[in-house]
Amino acid sequence: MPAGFRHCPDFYRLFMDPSSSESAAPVPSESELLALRRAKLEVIRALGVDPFGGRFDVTHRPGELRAAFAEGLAVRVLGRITSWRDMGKTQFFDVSDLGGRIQAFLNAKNVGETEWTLLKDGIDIGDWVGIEGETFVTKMGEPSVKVTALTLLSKSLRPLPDKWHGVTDPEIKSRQRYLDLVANERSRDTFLKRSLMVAEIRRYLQDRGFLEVETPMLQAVAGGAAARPFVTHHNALNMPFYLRIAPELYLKRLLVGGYPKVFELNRNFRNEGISRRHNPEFTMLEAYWAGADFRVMADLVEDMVCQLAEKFCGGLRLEHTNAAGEVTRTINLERPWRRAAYKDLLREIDPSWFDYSPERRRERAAELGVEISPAMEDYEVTQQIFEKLIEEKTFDPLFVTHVPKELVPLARQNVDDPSVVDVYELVINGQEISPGYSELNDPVVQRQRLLDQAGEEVQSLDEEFLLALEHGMPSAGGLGLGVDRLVMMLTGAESIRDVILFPHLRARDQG
RNA sequence: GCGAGGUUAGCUCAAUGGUAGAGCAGCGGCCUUUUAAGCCGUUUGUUCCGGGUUCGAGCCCCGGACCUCGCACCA
Repeated sequence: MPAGFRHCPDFYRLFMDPSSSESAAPVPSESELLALRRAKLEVIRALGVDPFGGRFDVTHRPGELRAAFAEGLAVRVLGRITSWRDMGKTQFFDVSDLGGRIQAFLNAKNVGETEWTLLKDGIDIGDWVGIEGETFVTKMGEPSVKVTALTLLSKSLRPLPDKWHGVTDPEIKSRQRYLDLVANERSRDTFLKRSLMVAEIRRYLQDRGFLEVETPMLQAVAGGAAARPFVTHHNALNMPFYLRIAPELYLKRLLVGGYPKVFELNRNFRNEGISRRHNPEFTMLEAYWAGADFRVMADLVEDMVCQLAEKFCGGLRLEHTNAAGEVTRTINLERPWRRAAYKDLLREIDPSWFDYSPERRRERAAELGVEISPAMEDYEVTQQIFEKLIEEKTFDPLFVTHVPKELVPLARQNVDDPSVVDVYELVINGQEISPGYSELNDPVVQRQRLLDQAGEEVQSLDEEFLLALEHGMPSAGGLGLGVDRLVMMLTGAESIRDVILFPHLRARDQG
């Protein structure tokens, strides 16, 4: 029976009642659009076609075929229908996946009546199909597939976003990332690059003898950073666990165990506010290298980031653009990257900064337009100036060295100037992207520093870690690299949400 | 947690306190090489939720939810 939808207008009424549908996803029965798509399911079934088809072997992906196009090929291509041009007896539609699109040309004379009816009355933009046919070029010069067989692989029961404007609502972009990926070329590009960059970081380190390891995410003591942890509970052991805030203390145990070069590239969790630069879970690289120091680690990160930029950004001069395609920022990664001491950077703001009294520094901060809360210590006033007037305004790479020890209590002190520590803090794109250390390996000093840091909360001391250190950790360089922020810098994303597939949002009210 | 702005059709967005609209998508029609296809016709609403003021509220007031931006938190 030729059961085109237009021939049976009562059909959809049978399927207006949502009460039989699954309860997980609420189906707004009031929407005629959704009802029509559901009704088409029965049109399709009446044709003897499975609306959620099975296996379909392919010869090409849509974008591959378009890139390496030749006429006269017999091809089978799988993709989602993303646009449609109806010319009557001739139908044009684009078949796309994340990597690209190819145009399909379907003429009534080339297919059977069932497939023609299927296309005209059963299929919508958004459906997944497999097409089979021969390649050719249209009069307009468009590489195309002349379809001789059409297989429906999945009926889409909801319409796709606007074909021209795409998805712009940031909440939908994040919460329903699949729609963002379908609609927005830039998001597809960003997440493809992220995946390739992460793979490249692994390859880069493995090529240089670093071994990737996995250490606990559930920790009895959350150490290695100063941040509030998430708390959970182990039922069988009846004890609290913390989601790790850093892998550092476990990676250092591995140095004690004799691994000369290790890294971990995975998630950390910090129970803090969400912002343009912060997600509660974020991806961090930590690498440790026995015998190295912070300078060696600085060279390593500089070389690695430049390789990533050359590979994925077409060079070392990056241009960030907004939605309108206007250049909003340029970043020059050409080597060597600037290295400067913390105090020298502050003297560039005010040559006499360190000659002032603490009171005068507060006044001066106000004059410079930097807000200082009364509770701040003197060194925090200086740090506030650094963050607002140096870090946030530095876009080209800058290694900040000789950092005051108050700011980084767990690093090795400088031999010549004990008031500073042997670290770098790499600032690019107005953010700290990577810290690097000459790691502290004196167990006695380490215990005292941890005790000072812990203050009242002595139970937060990681005794297992200190025990390991007493067995001897080789001197080592270590680095951290915020992968999300790195990807932001390399792709020009303005928010961390634009480089994390599923960033955290407040739970939607399901009532 | 604090401050500012926002929430209208499936999507992108309009609407001096006076009949809730456009484009796209959808639906019907025409067209056998189109591509933001075109042309003709046409449908679609809990204006975020709950109160209030008013003859009358998408618009004004109060409360709430959520989103965005900023601040705070953040080795």
